[in-house]
Amino acid sequence: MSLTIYDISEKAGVSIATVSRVLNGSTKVKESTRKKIMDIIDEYGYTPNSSARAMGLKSMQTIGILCADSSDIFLAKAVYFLEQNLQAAGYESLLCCTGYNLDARKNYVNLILSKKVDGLILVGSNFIGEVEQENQYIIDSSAKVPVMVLNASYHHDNVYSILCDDMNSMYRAATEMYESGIHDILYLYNSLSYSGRKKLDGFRMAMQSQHKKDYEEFICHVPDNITAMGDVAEFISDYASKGHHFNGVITADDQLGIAAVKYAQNNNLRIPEDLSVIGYNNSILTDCCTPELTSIDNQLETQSRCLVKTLIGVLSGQDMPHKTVFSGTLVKRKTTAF
Amino acid sequence: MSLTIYDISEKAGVSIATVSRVLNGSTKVKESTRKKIMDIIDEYGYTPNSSARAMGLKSMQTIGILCADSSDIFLAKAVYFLEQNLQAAGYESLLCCTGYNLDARKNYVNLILSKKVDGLILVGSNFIGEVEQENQYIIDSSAKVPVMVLNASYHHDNVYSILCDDMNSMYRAATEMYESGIHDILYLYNSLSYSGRKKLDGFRMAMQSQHKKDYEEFICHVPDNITAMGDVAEFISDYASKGHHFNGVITADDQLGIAAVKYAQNNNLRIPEDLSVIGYNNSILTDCCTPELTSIDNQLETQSRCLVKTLIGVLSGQDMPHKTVFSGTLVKRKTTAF
DNA sequence: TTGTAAGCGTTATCAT
DNA sequence: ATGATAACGCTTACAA
Repeated sequence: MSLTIYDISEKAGVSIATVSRVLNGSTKVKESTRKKIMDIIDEYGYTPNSSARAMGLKSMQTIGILCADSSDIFLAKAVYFLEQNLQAAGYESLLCCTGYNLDARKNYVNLILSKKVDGLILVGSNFIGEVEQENQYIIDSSAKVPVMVLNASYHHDNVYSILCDDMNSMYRAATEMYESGIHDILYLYNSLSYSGRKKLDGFRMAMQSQHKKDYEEFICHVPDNITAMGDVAEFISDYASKGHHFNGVITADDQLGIAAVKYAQNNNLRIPEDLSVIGYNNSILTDCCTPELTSIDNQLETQSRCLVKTLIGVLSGQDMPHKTVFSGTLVKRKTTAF
Repeated sequence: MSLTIYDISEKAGVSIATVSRVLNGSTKVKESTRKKIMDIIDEYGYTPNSSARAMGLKSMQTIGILCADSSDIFLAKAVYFLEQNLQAAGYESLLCCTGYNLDARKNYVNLILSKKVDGLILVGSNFIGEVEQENQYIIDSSAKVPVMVLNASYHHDNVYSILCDDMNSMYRAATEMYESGIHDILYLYNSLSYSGRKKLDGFRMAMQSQHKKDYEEFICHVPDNITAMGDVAEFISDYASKGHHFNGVITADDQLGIAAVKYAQNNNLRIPEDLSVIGYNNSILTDCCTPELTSIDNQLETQSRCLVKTLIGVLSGQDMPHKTVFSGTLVKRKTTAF
């Protein structure tokens, strides 16, 4: 059995209260006794029992991280950055992959809240439903602990949102492509999560302000059951062969972007001469295809750092901004010429 | 403040002991009182405080997952599968990204052990050092909780290893490529972790049993500072221009494999006519390049499921195998013709 | 500056 | 079948 605070207090010839004080950095402890106790702690390798500690402090120093699928290339990155920052701030991370089913999430959230986490981080905009009722679980959670939303926005007391301005980022990218002379831009997406909707809005706005008339015909939804990039490429070929002509493609994520590159290769289109492509997320995938994919970077690392900083602030009782928005940037590679 | 077992017992007009019994599924409780208590629990939405619970049970029903970098495409997948299986078994996952520095890990391990996790999972073979002394922290940990090692093997009491036979998988892949008539095979690697060493051994063995004389000249280490795939491709070009000739490449991971594909494209080599390529891990990256990358699948999902099953067995006091080895399989795509 | 003792919310061992 | 009550290991007023 591992040592307790009683063992240490006994060896040091003091009471457990004094040991507790040095453990918690209380100033009201004589330097000599502090040193004596620390030496004993080091010598015997004592570490406090965190469950017991949690009961007293009413905190496990643990944050619950919820994400749909931590193996998703985008979410994995976010989880990593969050964990690193939380670690640095003295918090542990309880990871919970909920899947994409909104119903299942309520159970997961309850489960994780019962673990007495000090806060909840929802990673990815798929946690925010369009219908208000779908978001009730967020409201419920926020009654117990601060809820942080990464890459989406939800307005409520004790809920804090950190995100990238996807609409604006997409608007600028689409505008830049259009103004470079590419006027027939296909927009490909497969999810209408919070950020998915924002990106689409940004594309629409860009086309509208360019007075492009028939842009709605250039917005194409890739069915959920088509996931492999090769299959998406074929899907695009089909789409093109049905009379849709385009000389640019902008996609809601990098995987779709790579599919577009594959489409071009399959159909002997030169990139970027015949077809320009812009992806989204600026993930490692952008480097895998040839030519390398131009992509919009949504500043995930910056977002994550800010999120943790905000959370720590909230937990320590400070007033923190309820919504923090960063700007995305277009990272130009070889699939665009402008 | 949330409800306690006292609140429930009061509302139900029973003692807390009885409430605790229905909570823990004791059979010794009258059906009518069980129902009454359950109804009240549901009505008021009570969930037991897990810290308090942990003190009694001496278990947080939590497993610590340690990995170097959960955003690594391979490790992320493993973490995801592990979390899913642990969840299904009623355990939570405390994630901890340690980085690749062996020294820093000891601290992380102590930290996570103090959280009273019921077990430790080390994800990735980079946790096993070549020097015995580097692995002392594993021995220390195993004195407190069972330690599971994914994708590497370490023999010690209370340590359980689940892995893929990387040596044999590599041996068979290299043999198959050689026997298809490709005799000058470049082996590319950048890490000599436990599994990295095994893969290299497998390659060597294959070449030896084919009586290939100068195979050591075809083993090439990619320096750590060259990470971007385009840069690795250039590195390979340099290497080739220094008089090394090869018509096949086998790499220790998919990223290097993609770099090899890029090398071929940069040098107008046809794949697979002029150059065959095999990667390792069978990750999503295999699908990103054109042509799609043939790769060795190390059965990560199977490994993860087995690991959790073994861990749960150990925790429930069963005798479980200390080492479980799966076989990898070659997934043929477009970068090979055999 | 230090010690005493009352919580914190459970589980588990006794009795009844 | 149920109820008292002692752990569990820590924090934190309150006393000294």
